[in-house]
Amino acid sequence: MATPTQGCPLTRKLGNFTALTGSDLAVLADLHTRRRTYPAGADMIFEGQAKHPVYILCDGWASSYKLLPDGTRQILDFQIPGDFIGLSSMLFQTADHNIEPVTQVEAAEIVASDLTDCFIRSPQLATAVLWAAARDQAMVVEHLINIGRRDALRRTAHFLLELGARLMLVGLGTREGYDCPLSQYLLSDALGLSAVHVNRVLRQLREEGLLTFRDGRVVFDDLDGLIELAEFDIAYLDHSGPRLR
Amino acid sequence: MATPTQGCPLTRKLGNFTALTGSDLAVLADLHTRRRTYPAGADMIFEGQAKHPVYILCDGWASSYKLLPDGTRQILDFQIPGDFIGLSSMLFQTADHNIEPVTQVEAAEIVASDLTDCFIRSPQLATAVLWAAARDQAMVVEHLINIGRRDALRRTAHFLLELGARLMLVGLGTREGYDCPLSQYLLSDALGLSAVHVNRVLRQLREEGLLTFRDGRVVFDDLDGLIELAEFDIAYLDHSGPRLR
DNA sequence: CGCCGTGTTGAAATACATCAACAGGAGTGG
DNA sequence: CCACTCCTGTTGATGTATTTCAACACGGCG
Repeated sequence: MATPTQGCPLTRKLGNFTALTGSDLAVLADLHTRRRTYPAGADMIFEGQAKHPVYILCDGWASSYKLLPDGTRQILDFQIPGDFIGLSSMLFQTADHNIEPVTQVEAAEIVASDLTDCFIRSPQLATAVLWAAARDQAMVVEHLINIGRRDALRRTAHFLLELGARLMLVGLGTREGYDCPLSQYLLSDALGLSAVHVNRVLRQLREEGLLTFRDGRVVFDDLDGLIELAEFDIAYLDHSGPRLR
Repeated sequence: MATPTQGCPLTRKLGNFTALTGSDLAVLADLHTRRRTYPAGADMIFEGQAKHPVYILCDGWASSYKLLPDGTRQILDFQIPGDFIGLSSMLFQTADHNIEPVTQVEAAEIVASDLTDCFIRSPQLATAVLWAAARDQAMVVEHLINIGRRDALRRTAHFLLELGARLMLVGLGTREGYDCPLSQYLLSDALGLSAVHVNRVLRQLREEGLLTFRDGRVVFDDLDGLIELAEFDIAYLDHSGPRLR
């Protein structure tokens, strides 16, 4: 049997946690049929939108964010290949935040009936989807802690470490570093800082020999030192994965 | 048919959004059989705990929080009567945060089999439970935005308004105010501020004639002014409730 | 009575934001 | 090809929000 999604980031991610059967792979492949490309900057889902689809992000980065009346925004999280998009707002009638591609994005659109189908064909994959939703929530919680209780230096280090850990799971990062298409402005909106201060913090991290973020690439100059500084604990990302069977 | 949970806050909360049938009420009543009392200060659920139960909070307040290695803590949210406790960590094998009663608490313990039972007997209530979980998540998101993008004054006002809106749904608050057992220390851990600064902010809110928090009671001196200051929008709390049928 | 938790206030220190200016590259239109 | 703008990154100077340290008041409770 062909395994056309073998190279797909979602398959790869789930493969880290569990052995996927041929049947699971087939269902996953079916979820990837409606593939489309979305340009950077144009919202894929916007706050208040009713009955939006769910996407599996295959290539590129996206951001989920909310706008405040005064024009500032808070980025809740970035989505990387292998992540679901719009999953958390499935239970509401309407989306409660916006999704905007950071780069050009390739994503598989999943309509509600596909998902129902998937759940019937493979309850194990249904569990995996719920696990992904729970993991997303755990990340939002960690961002809350990050912003609420860590200073700018630790906060930035923690965030970039988290992204690294997530990217490693889909083969897009190593202990050395990863390609990162985020501008300092995007980073500042995610970290609750000003862009200017993010710049200074990145300089400090660089000058202390911990991390270099330059020309679209994050390099871990001293991964252990960074982990210690940020008090980074991957437990909230891990949770030993979904119990598929 | 007797409706023994008529006075129960959860029933009251759901009743705001939908008409509950006698059968729904019976299932809800069954969920409330294993009632217990928990003292303030002793964790009901702790981070890393496996297979913990889910509770329905009937009386008193609780807090969900995470501790950082340096001893500081971030409170994610407070639970008030009618809220579920430990629902979000159901999908993980282990809890990803702690739950500690703020006051003495009366709660109904729900073991996994009860919940399965409930879902089978009333898929509508299952939907309501999932809706409650989604609503919890929306509140965490709002707290993230609150901490990330609002200054201390707006942040505090927003948080106290949110609590008021939630308490009104279960009959524990009015447009005038509500009883609030939180100390300024607890508030500071939820808002990501120092306790001293919370004290100053509360004074400022009082001196500007907006809100008075004193002797365990929050009084809205100028509700409209407060809502305007905090840019408070109850949409994320509302979402027109679970679509039960 | 002494102790502890909570609230309150002042003064000093610090982290971060804001304002302002400039540099470089990428696109765009002449 | 150049001039131009826009976006991003960078740095300095200054302002402000918030923290920290310290002290004291008050009530409950041993």
